[in-house]
Amino acid sequence: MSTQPPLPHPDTDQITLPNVLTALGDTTRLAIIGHLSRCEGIGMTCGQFTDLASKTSITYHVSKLREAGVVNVTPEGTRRRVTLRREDLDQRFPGFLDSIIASTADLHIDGFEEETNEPADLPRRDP
Amino acid sequence: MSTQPPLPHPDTDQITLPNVLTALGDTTRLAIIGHLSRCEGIGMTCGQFTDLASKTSITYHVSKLREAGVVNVTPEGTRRRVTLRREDLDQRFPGFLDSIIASTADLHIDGFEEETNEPADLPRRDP
DNA sequence: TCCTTAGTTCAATGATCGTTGAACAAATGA
DNA sequence: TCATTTGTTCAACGATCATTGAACTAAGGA
Repeated sequence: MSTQPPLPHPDTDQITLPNVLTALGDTTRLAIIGHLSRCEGIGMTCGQFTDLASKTSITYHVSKLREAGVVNVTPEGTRRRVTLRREDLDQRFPGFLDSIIASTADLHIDGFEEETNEPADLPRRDP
Repeated sequence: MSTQPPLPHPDTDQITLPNVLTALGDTTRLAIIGHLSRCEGIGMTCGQFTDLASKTSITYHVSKLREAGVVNVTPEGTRRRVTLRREDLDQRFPGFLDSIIASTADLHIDGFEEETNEPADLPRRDP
């Protein structure tokens, strides 16, 4: 069950508004956030975003989101668990994430059909 | 007092979240919004942003903001009155603008010193 | 009329973006 | 052990970005 080396994430106070806005100013990444907002606390794997773009593209976009401090990425086995950095974002930019998510709800990204809301077949977090 | 040809602005319902986020994902443009938020209803001229960047750059950035639907730009004589599209943004993305402005308040942009809060020497709007 | 103010246009530049496919690595499972 | 699953790295590509300076336009004021 080896814990893998963590990926680099900015500290909470390193998260800047321009970086976050730039990270979210992309349809694919906004769609990722939309997906994630429906799985808060659980997270999703990169593989679950492949309806949005190619594997390589997803790696790229998830990195952008991680580097901007929007998501947390944790290696688990061969997968990466991606979660929203909800608390950090709320602390830094109160109300911001909620307003984004609300406005994202109806955003239709082509290629993504509102489908099975299965919480993923990732092992549930041991809390 | 010739009214000049208006510049192209997106309709309210043409304003999209990715476009707005992209427009705001830049330090200079975020600073412009910060300035504007302290003059809501009055607006500012491009010339009042020249502490942030060169004249040419300002033209470029203000265009970006206008095309994304973030600001309104109205020719008045030789100047351009730039105002936040507050109502449109609030309608499309409730809470969003306020959260941005709140988080922008403390953003220090180098070159901009918190200075004279003079409402500009632009003629006051005739309401 | 001529000058000044305010802002735009243009071409050029280097930088960053988002995508692709091929090759790779690492953990898992049979 | 060997194959599969999951995701990363890399080089390459065209596209867009943000900035510059020089030349320009349009409106006002002396």
